[in-house]
Amino acid sequence: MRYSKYFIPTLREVPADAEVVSHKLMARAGMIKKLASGIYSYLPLGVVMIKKVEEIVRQCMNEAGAIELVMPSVQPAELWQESGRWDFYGKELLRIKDRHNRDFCYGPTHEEVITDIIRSYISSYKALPINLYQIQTKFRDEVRPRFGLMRGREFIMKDAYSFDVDDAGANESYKKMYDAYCKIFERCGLRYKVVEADSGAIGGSYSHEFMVLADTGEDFVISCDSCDYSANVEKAPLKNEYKPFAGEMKPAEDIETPGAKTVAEVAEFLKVPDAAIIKTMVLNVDDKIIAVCVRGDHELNLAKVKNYFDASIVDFATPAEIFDHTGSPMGFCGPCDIKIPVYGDFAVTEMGNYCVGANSKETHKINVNHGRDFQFEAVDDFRNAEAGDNCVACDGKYEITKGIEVGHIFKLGTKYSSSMNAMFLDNNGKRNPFVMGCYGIGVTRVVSAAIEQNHDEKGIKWPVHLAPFKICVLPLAMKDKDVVETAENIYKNLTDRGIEVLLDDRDERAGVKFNDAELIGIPLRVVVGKKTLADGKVEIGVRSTGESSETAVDDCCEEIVRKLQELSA
RNA sequence: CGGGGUGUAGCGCAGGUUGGUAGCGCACCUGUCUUGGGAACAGGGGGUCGAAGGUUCAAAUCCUUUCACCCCGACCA
Repeated sequence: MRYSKYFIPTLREVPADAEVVSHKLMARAGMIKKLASGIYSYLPLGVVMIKKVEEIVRQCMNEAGAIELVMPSVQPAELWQESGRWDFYGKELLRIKDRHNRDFCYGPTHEEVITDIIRSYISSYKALPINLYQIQTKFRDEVRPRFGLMRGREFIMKDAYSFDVDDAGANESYKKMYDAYCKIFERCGLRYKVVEADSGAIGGSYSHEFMVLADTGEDFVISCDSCDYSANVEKAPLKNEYKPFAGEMKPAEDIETPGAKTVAEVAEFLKVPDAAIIKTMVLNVDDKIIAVCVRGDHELNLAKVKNYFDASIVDFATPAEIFDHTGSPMGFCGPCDIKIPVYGDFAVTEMGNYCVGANSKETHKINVNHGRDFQFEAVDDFRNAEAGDNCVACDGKYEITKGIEVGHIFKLGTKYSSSMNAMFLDNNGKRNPFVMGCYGIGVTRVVSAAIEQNHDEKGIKWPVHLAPFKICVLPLAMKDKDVVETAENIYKNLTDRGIEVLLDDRDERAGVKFNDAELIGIPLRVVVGKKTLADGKVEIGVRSTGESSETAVDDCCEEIVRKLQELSA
């Protein structure tokens, strides 16, 4: 490709709204342009990047026996009503109406559509298993889009769906995808980690997330320091290793705490550590109001609560609901003398003589003890794991790191096939629902993640397999015939070998060409300048290491190919 | 949705408090010169000051409303 005939509008300055490196660099490298919050145009270089990732994804998916198709981005409401998700999938689902006032949505995911396709055509166990995938633009009306392509509202995703005759088959399909995903992310040159995850809104029995480790990640990954257990904080279970409180119970008393509402304020006021306080959270669990108590310095985990109650929707109760059910203003709730059931996190069992809200304004109770002053309905694992907590799998301790979720695989079971009546006949002639799995990769997010992991102050450093161009040829003096001719020859030679080369044939100064090449992140650079050319040499530079060396013009193409192979290995 | 902030040339920003000629850097166009790390000089083009309404002789500036975008808390590839 000739730079002068291409379109890479690089920016010298960072757009004011870019926050993270990948977003800044993508904007500066002329890959994307924002149209609206969370909605971006992919400029030519951005498209090439997306295609690079897609190419790797396709190859590995096909190898794993999955078959590509494409489903519509706009879907009728009926299908979603059938699966029951029209009402459950909240505001993220972009609902639209057509001219006949019929309800549609812009697809955030495609379980309904694929299930509809499969049930229409497959009615025998003989056609199973089957795994279909697509690479499609999706839309999720995120509450807060941010970080460029990392969390866009419109984004490109590869989603695959497997259908099996039974659980064992589904497990096998799942394993295949697991392995394919590892291959994909390895080939993308990413440092990643596979973690156990909560299955969230998609539903299903178990799932894994593929996390790219990076400081800008929005997810917290728990991993053990001595075994290889790791999980999302949402999921990471904790052991019940707390012994009941055995100390002497002091008499409880109410104490005025003017102005102190949060745990930190109360702790400061009473001069006790956060861990000597119990915070009581009032929750709405499928329209039932309950209270959950966790230690003051711990964080409540709503996903765990949701799973414990096998609920569809769990949310914090509104101030009005709190007042109606406890008589308490928000911030002063406590477990004593309230009508709703009170649950506790494991960690509270060993606490005694602690402080809780007194269910009235500006008042807390101290020296409270469960068993005497109130009863827990049940005690279970309701909090987020933290660094230093004990591993569930061994004697090690948890560590916590940040990650970007680039892939997520779910074993769905029969959730969708049952609700949508997608059945096949088994070898006994009996009707069974398909056992399903679904598997997503955020293609556009992979591009972001790759940049987060591979950059320096000058710009992007693409891993070779992702690089939009493997080599750039920079003639430094466009008015010098020898320089231009030599560069053209090298360009032609390499292009003829099927290598993606960018020839910077713009009449720009050396500095401009160097800076753009480094910003765009091309792995190898060939510099053709007057001085070195006088000695019959050109300079070959490696972006990732910053090394460079001079080579005779006649040998340079061989040398470049050799270096390229070295980088690809 | 709650809290905070920003909208002025393609990009980055000043100006606003004290109303009175719309400014700077980069980019762009023309020319001279230069050419291994974002050159220099000279000349030039480009603006409904986010939008609507109001106050005023006069509004980028003051008032009201509204929209968009960004950041901090509940979602997900």
